[in-house]
Amino acid sequence: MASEDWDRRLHEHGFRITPQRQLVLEAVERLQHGTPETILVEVQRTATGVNLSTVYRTLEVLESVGLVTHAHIGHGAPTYHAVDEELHIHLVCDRCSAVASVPAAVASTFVERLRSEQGFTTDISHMSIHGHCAKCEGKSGEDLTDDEL
Amino acid sequence: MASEDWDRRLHEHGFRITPQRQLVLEAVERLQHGTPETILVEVQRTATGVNLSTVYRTLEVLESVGLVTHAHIGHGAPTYHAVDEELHIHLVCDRCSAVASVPAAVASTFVERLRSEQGFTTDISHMSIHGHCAKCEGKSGEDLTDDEL
DNA sequence: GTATATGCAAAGGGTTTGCACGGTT
DNA sequence: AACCGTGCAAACCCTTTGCATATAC
Repeated sequence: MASEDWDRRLHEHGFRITPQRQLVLEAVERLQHGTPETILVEVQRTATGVNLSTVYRTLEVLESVGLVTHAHIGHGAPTYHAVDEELHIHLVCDRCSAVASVPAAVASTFVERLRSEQGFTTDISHMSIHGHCAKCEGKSGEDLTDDEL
Repeated sequence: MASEDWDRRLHEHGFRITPQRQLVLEAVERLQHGTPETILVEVQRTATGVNLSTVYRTLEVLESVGLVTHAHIGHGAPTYHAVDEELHIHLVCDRCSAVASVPAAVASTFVERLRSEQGFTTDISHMSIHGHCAKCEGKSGEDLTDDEL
């Protein structure tokens, strides 16, 4: 999505153009992986008055018009991405909490299989795979140092 | 896991055998897909005094000894499964909220690829794939009737 | 008898909502 | 001018925690 498109995109869907919507979108693009809370902080570097509930409502709007997506990579808040980032999936290590972003291509045959065998259309940007990263494989479950999902 | 194993399993890990732990495990086995809340209700059919916080603590214990697992199939509470159920993954429709359980085998080549290419060991029982089911494919995003993830 | 587990109630994180005001169209 | 969007505060859902009591060992 070209950066000049964002306002047109909102407009076409009957939404108004506001500073908050622009700031939230820019914050998501800058952060690459942002939770509502971190997005708020980023937005507030420019406009201190913006409210958390506005961030939530704005993200919902931006997602509905296809400017951002989100994925759940942990127990807590979802992570938002701008749609013009490279499409990727998240590999989440439940031992050390490391999150690896890998190109969506590694899932393409799987996604195709779900379509042909199950009639299911996968939302790739939403995909988070849990397990253990190479570093943690072999460690016992006792050495958990972090929040599990 | 044979049903006579559950208490041995707890015991081996230094946990005590309590009615609550037995009831919660049995509830999970009966429900097949249960949230903490629905598990509580199921448990309370037998023992009304059991508390929600006990269910949470018990699920944590049962999961740590490998008797149950959980997956996140929606925005809200996680879903728990007994480990002796057939291993499956969840396909979650973000339009109509339908959840399909499909054999883990459909993901086996994908999982193998993550292992060989990324050194990542997937927790298959935890895998939830979001997208659109066959019925909803083609519908616009406007006909949402339910809670999105 | 002693350490662990439970029940209860309060607190906590994340998210949503009602309402009045302010800004975009 | 009309309506949509925002800020604020309260409410909400889900989960965790502190503490006193009860129970498994």
